[in-house]
Amino acid sequence: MSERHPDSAAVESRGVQFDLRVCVIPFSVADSGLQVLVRHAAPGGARLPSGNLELGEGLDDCAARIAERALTTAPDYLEQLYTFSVEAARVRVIVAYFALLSAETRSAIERNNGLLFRSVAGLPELPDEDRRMLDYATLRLRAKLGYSNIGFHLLPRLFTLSELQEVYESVIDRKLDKRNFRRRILATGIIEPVGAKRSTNHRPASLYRFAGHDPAIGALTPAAGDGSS
Amino acid sequence: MSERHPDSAAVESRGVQFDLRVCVIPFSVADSGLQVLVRHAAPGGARLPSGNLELGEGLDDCAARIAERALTTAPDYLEQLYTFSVEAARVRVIVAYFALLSAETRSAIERNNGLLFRSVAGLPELPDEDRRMLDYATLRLRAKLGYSNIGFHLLPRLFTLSELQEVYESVIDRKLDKRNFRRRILATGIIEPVGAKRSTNHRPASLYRFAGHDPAIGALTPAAGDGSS
DNA sequence: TCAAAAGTGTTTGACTTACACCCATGA
DNA sequence: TCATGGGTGTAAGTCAAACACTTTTGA
Repeated sequence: MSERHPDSAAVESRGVQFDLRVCVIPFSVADSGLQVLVRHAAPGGARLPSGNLELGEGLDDCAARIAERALTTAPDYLEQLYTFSVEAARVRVIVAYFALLSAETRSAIERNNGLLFRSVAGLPELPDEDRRMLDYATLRLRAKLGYSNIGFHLLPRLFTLSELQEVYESVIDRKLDKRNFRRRILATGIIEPVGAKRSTNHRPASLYRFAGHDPAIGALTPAAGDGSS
Repeated sequence: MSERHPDSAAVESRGVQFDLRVCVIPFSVADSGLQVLVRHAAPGGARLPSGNLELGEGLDDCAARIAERALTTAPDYLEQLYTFSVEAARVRVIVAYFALLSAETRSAIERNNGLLFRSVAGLPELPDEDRRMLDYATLRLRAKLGYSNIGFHLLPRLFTLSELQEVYESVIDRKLDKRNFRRRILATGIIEPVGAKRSTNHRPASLYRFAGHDPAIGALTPAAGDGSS
């Protein structure tokens, strides 16, 4: 796992050499399930988008910049995941973030350029460290869906209850009971009907939107709004 | 918040200068509640223990080394918390860990040397960034007690149900119903009676021990046992 | 009128909470 | 015998899971 990255930064600290990188794992949901965007690097295979910290930039800013560069647009949600280290001749420290993309953002990305989302399940060869980060991110995303509302960032601004349910089912990879799901979601008051209906060739579904931001999200990330990462 | 740390590492990456440090937040519980160990640095006030990554060492190893140096002994539990960055002239990146100390470890530390634990509530002046890390660690520790078993690492190897309950109450800072607490804990099967009783000047309490390690802990930390951080 | 997805209630078991008294021991 | 903390059960309420049919629309 350690030919050097083309653009990784050589860093020296009191004679200790290491690389510090920030890596972003961009998730999106499509019909077939949970997907990830990977960069196709020069020769052998795909890599997750990553880059180096620049002057005067915090980690969050850096992750946002990397995400935007890789996706051509800003992600809908970005959160620090974990900091990994890889012990090699030169120690690599990688601060990983995961990004969520709404259906709209996702299709904008696909239109802008040929970037490809791959299903998390059947992903091709990935370097060991990228694979480890991806596996962990997937695990955490699934868990997080249970106790927070980040799931909404994977949908368009207006969505039907069935679409919401499909997202949940994709991420946790399990079928849910429709009635129980609707009851539970509505009981939390986290979404609100927007009046309109989506017209289809069957019975039209009510559209909803995400009602305000979830306080629980902030609580799981340090010191909201203090200019730091 | 940024006169330079005496021992922080100057690091240069493609002309970008930053410091990378690892910081450990050591928690323990005493009669008065949740406590933290801080180092009394030279002039103005206390700091959390921290240090630099050394050659050939992963982040977890580094945190373990820093913890052991600061505590004079290994902590009972150590987990990565978050990676902070502070935007100053020289960007500081700080990978924070929290450490849990059992009552035994704690008193060994107090005997070995004069290190002082301070109550989390009435803590004196602390640099802004240390304060932020401490606040976040406390928040996460409280939350984590709800869905994992790390609470056991704050107790001696053998403990009574009342002692366990006191730890929970200290950490979450709220009284619990004795009968419900006991029922719930015993129902999980996570502790087992060890037969013996603790003799006191009142009715002796049964002693318990933590029964095997909690699978839920591993699930919240990446890739268990693969030699990486 | 058919196909396709939207929408809707009830029952059951499990879990959570609130609550008060007797027990065993050493001093 | 007293003071101190250890130990116990029950009833009420809340929450989660299982389960199947009717409705609305466009084609």
